[in-house]
Amino acid sequence: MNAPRPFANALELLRAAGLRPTRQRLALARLLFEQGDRHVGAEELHGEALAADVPVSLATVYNTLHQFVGAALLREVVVSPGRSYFDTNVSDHHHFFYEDSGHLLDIPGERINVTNLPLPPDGAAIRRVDVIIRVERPQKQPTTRR
Amino acid sequence: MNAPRPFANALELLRAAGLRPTRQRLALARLLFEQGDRHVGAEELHGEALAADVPVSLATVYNTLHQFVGAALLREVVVSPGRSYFDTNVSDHHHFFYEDSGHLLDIPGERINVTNLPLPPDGAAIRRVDVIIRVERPQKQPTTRR
DNA sequence: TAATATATTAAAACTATTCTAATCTATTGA
DNA sequence: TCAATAGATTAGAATAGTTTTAATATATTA
Repeated sequence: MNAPRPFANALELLRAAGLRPTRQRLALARLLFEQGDRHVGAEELHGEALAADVPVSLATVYNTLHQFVGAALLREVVVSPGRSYFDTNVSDHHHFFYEDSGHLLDIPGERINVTNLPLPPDGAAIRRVDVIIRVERPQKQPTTRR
Repeated sequence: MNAPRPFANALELLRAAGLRPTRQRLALARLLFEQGDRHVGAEELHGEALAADVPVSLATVYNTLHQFVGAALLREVVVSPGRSYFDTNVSDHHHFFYEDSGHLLDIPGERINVTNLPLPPDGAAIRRVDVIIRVERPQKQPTTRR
């Protein structure tokens, strides 16, 4: 009764998502899902794959990440124009974003209440509610400035 | 007693922000602030300026937008990697984002409650809380599919 | 008005991402 | 088991949005 993640291994996970278990997808799935919750960028993941001797192109990394998002295995978190993270935690939660370091930190869904949401006009359906709390670490004052 | 915006004109606004009132900045300020709340992209604003016969480069548009953000005259809203809007409404509020059309819609701050915010670790200071509700307009079903 | 500080510019550079068309691989069914 | 085929991967080019650079122009100051 102690299954920390729904899939014992990458193979099953891909099967369940209806994705062919190719060498590349298997390797990427392992990198993503076999070490707890992660926030990774595409380039970063590509680097990890190469470092692990998995020959994979950046294009495939992007393809795979988007397929995983489509299969709800990942969530994409956009923090700035030209920077997005893929979050392996797909449960209800939100984020602190450290503007100086570019780091993301999870906030469990229960730790925030977003209530009284208005309904979107035009009969649109809510796909997701993103709360990003942008924070700034206090600057280490250079002893004297000026 | 009816001042819908804090500054009667672009000149005062720039002065108050400590920015030299150049031809370009004046023109951009007018485009931005003299027609109610707006969500504009940089390219879009650039296009408007050229259409209004204000010769200004895209680089200056970016510079100016960022200066305005720095002066709290604008807020930047990031919706996807490679897309950000500049919002002339700097009061407390949030957004619906229509994923299909790429449109933003304001939600007044009073219409949402975000409560019980945890404090950021590391003594970091909260700069801003962004709530983006991603919505999708119901697809017009093609009469029969398949 | 001259000197100086600040802005603007075109163009190149950069970053993140997507596309393209050729090649390769997993799956299927004989 | 193997050939056929649908789907995946690839290098490289292309694109989009944004930033940088170094030269020129403009606003401010004295």
